Amino acid sequence: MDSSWQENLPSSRKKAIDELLRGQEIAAQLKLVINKSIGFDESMFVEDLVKKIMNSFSSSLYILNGGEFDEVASQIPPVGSPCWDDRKTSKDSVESTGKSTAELKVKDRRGCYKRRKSVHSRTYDSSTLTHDGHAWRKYGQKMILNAKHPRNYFRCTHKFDQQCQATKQVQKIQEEPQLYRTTYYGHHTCKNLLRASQFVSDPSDHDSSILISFNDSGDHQVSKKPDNSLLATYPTVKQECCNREGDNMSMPSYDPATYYNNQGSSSDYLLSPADHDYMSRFDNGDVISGVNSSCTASSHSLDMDGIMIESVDFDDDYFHDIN
DNA sequence: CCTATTTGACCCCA
DNA sequence: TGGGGTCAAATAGG
Repeated sequence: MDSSWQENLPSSRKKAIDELLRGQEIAAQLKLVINKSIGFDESMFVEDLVKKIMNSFSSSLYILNGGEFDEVASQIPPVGSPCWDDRKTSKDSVESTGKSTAELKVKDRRGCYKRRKSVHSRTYDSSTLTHDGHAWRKYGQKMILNAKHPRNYFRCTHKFDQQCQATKQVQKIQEEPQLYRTTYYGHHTCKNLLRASQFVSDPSDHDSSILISFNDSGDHQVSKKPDNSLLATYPTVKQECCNREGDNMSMPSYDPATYYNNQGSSSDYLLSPADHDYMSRFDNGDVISGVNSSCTASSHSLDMDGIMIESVDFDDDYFHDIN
């Protein structure tokens, strides 16, 4: 399904994407070169420019890719389906009967979930991980055949308390420039709206180009090798404003779920881009802005899905095979 | 203590 | 039959 996303693209669009990717890569290289050859002051300026360029590429790619969301269906077991609601019950019953062996519990899981089959899914790629405005909780990670990087599985934090069935998968699909593919399944049914005021990125965050940018300029990735970092699986949103630093060893882990715990904030997010036709809103032009632009989501916040992008990276090389 | 993450095992389906 | 999606025990972290 999502592996064929490019094949399904009109050739002209595919070419455009290729060109953009190329431009993006070249810009990243240029940045490296410039950084080495100029002083600090100029460096800041140049970096800003490069960042803008990268953001332009990223935004364009996002739009192109986003407009091509897979309509491949997928499905999560219906809420309330016997499997899923009964899981705990069955487990409890097992324990109550005194047969709480792991084996028995495991056996009890048989047939307890349906593989998603044909429900709506939306896939898009971006050069950085994006925070889509929802609280996600990671529930799995897996090495995929013929893929260099593991795939990470997330479900909505409100899966249980609000029966929200939204899930997403994130996988790094390319390096240099880094590219992540995020696939959303299902829709959020949880009440998880974010107030516009909270939809502003930390201005001090030097390189977290935020918002509609899909690229954090890749500066960190390019200049540092994250491979050995002891990173969490995912950079965390919660730390985004203070933790994101050159020393990526303390790379935040992207875990919107943490956001959730951050009090009150769980519901402080906008809906996921996957939920609405947010692309059309780009036409307004006021959403996309330069580097570090604050989100002007005020005018969109309620109906626009969280399009806050942050410069979070996650290093999956840290992951080890789990199969 | 509670919640999130990790990760090996389980299970569905192509 | 095996790849991929999910579960859930163990572990980590606040």
